[in-house]
Amino acid sequence: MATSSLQLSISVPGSTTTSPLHSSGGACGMRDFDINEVPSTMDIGDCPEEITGKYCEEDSGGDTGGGSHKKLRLTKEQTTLLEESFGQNHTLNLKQKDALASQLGLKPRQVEVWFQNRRARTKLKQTEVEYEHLKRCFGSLTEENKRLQREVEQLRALRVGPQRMISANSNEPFRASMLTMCPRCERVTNSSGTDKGPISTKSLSLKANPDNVRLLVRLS
DNA sequence: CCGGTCAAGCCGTTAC
DNA sequence: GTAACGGCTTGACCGG
Repeated sequence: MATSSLQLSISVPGSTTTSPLHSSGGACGMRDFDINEVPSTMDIGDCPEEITGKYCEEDSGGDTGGGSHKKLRLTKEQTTLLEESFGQNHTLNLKQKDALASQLGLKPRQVEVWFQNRRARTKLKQTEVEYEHLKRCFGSLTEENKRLQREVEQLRALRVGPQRMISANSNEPFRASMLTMCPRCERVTNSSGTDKGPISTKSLSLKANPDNVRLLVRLS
């Protein structure tokens, strides 16, 4: 990127390593030296732009059009204060906004924009978390669905082949333990009496030969 | 105010 | 070591 060299060509008077903002190993937590992090004492008053002066260094490149101003980077202190305020309340009324702006040496509009962005990005993160959660749920439900589909296929195969006793009520197979063979007619019946519906015609027509009964016991 | 977007700046990686 | 590059963060703006 052609702009990277510009970052290093700007010198900020007074921004030495003794800055309290850079107490953590020379870098302020997540970034190295930030050209915008000039001492806060010169933020207001010294800056012709009325704002903090985090980008009010002389534009060495000259003003080549309307949009050539340097991007503002809030100091760590400013961000901390904004975060604290955001933690207490995600929205600000006019009074709070003005108070916070003057406390930070920012325009109220900048505080407003910061809160808007903060809200939007908080929501975005929450949405991402929610999306990941739903994705995991979808995955496990898909697996469960596949498993159940396989089970259905197996059960269908068993019905087509050696026929099983199917409850007309629930369309579920009877447990073998609930089934007994009538010694007189040699038909399998539902012995529990809990199933209110009749055994389906297809099931009733099943001749209870010993092989079928053994199969039912194994399947249950 | 929100959602979308742009653009400056920062950071990690890679090729030389 | 460093330039180039891509990805990410974040301040700002615009339209609805």
